[in-house]
Amino acid sequence: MPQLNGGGGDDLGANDEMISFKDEGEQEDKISENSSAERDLADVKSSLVNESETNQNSSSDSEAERRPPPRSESFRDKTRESLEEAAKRQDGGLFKSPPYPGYPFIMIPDLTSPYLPNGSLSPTARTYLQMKWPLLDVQAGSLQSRQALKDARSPSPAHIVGPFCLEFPGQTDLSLHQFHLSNKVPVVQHPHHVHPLTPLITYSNEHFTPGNPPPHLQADVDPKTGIPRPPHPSDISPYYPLSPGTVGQIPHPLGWLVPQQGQPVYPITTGGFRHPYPTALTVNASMSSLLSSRFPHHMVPPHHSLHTTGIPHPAIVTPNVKQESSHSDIGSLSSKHQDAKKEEEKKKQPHIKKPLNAFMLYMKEMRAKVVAECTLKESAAINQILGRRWHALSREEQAKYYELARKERQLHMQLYPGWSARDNYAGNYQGKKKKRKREKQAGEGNDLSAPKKCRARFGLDQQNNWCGPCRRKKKCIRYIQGEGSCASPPSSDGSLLESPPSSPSMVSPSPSSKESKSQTEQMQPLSLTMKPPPLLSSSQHQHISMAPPLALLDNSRAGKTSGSAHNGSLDPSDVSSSRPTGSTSSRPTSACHSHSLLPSSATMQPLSLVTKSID
DNA sequence: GAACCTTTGAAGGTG
DNA sequence: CACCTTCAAAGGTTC
Repeated sequence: MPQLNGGGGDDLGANDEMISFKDEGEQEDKISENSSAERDLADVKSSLVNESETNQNSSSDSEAERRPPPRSESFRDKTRESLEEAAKRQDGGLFKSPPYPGYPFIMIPDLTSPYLPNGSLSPTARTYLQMKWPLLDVQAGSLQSRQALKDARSPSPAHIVGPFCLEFPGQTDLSLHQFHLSNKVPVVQHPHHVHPLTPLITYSNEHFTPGNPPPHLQADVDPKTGIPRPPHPSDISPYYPLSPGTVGQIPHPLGWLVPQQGQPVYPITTGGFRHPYPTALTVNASMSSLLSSRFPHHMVPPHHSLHTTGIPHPAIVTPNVKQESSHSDIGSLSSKHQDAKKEEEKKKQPHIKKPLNAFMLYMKEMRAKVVAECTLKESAAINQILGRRWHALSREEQAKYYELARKERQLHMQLYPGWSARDNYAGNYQGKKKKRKREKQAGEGNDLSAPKKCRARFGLDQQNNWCGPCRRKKKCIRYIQGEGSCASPPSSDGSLLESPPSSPSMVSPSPSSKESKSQTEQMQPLSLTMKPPPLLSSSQHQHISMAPPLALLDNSRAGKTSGSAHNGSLDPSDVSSSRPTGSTSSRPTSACHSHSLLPSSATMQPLSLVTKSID
């Protein structure tokens, strides 16, 4: 697979992760659903990257073990209630496995496209533009495509060449129709979702429908430039500058779009700005040199942040500067003023945003869907949902995003060689103010006695007891569990339950029992700390603390596993069964936020806490 | 109107 | 090396 020499930062995975992945990969076929379910999610996630990098020639053995749809989860706060209501109204589709009709494809929903007049499509209609899988490089594209077609099971989207997907209203699951029809008009009837990957495909459609663009697209004209524009959701922004060479066309987000019909894939912009996504990230030497020669500096002139259509590129944010347009003060420019202006302009250097990570990509594409399904608007709440759903994603699905994120980083690296995340730190660029430091949550700072991480808890010599993330130097999920507890932190709970974290450690009796205790102890106080006190009225607090989670937890545990830590420590044998139905067994942990989305959660309804109310 | 909230992941800095 | 901090998206909420 094409790899950029790219800084070591893009592996997305440490060696250990890779190893773990390899191990998993080798055994995956043999692993029963049970065992697969007990994998450490974090390990799995980290391995996804490797998988995505290596799976091109491996079969998607995981299809067989595709996880059951994410279980519903509950929420502590109003979010939960909202979700519950939404779920009631909407058949709980939200918590079904997110449809990825286009996994292999990248489909561009144009429903939200500003380019499309409302009348262009029926309200429910969406247009997805086909695109090739990122991993395909131009040269290999055709070959791989053909080959991929042979191997429908290949995890690599390569097998999808020019498909368009249809999704029919009412469909909420994978019952999407995929057609391997090249160069067909990518029209998708989409109920209400924004298709995944949406954000990633906003770059160009030139490859999508060469010579056969959807009629309705043709009619779309940029009001400003008068140039016909492709369907392109403005909100789905490309993260990198658009190429004038593709005026009216949205360049593909990632370089993997394969040029069709001999079209140059990523023309260099006339303004000297590099095309957002160099070919397939394979970025051959010529391209690299070309790019680097054209963009020696990591910062791009402000004007580059604008698409020729006048659409600002999201990745390059020109610091405010209320267009005090230069000409406005042209006459009054003294040398002194000019100096000042110079500095100003220096400061005005466009803000190059960080490339989105896998989760961000996922969020971006799924947010709309969640919003639609849950009728929630509050991002914080939505993000919580998305966080859990993220954990509930299957390996394949997550792998997709990890891969995309990796590509994003690679591309970003190439586009802005000198860029550093540090550049975006508060105060490093104009218009960015230092964030107020988040206050420590109640109990968080006080609880010095309780080790919050596996490392501290078990020590180096008991790493086998660590949770996966800790082993990978990531955020300790146990700590989170303890913290969120309320019932099990919605965040941890859901995720953990759905994809049990470090199973070994969690399953391990001694630590788990010990831990469960500590968690229980921490539970009460911590359960309320997820949100700053101000957000909860005293009554709400009470309500929350009164939440039966513990009782439920105990009950459920009594029936199930007595010793296992409530969080992800599902009994291996449990896991598989508990996924779908096991929700009941594992649910307890999420008692607090369990909601009506699950049939079994009826009893937990009382737990649904708080809504806006009171305040 | 800026910051916060909330999520995960990546990256950089610090000791 | 371990840990911490910041930022990325997003939009309602809070200050």
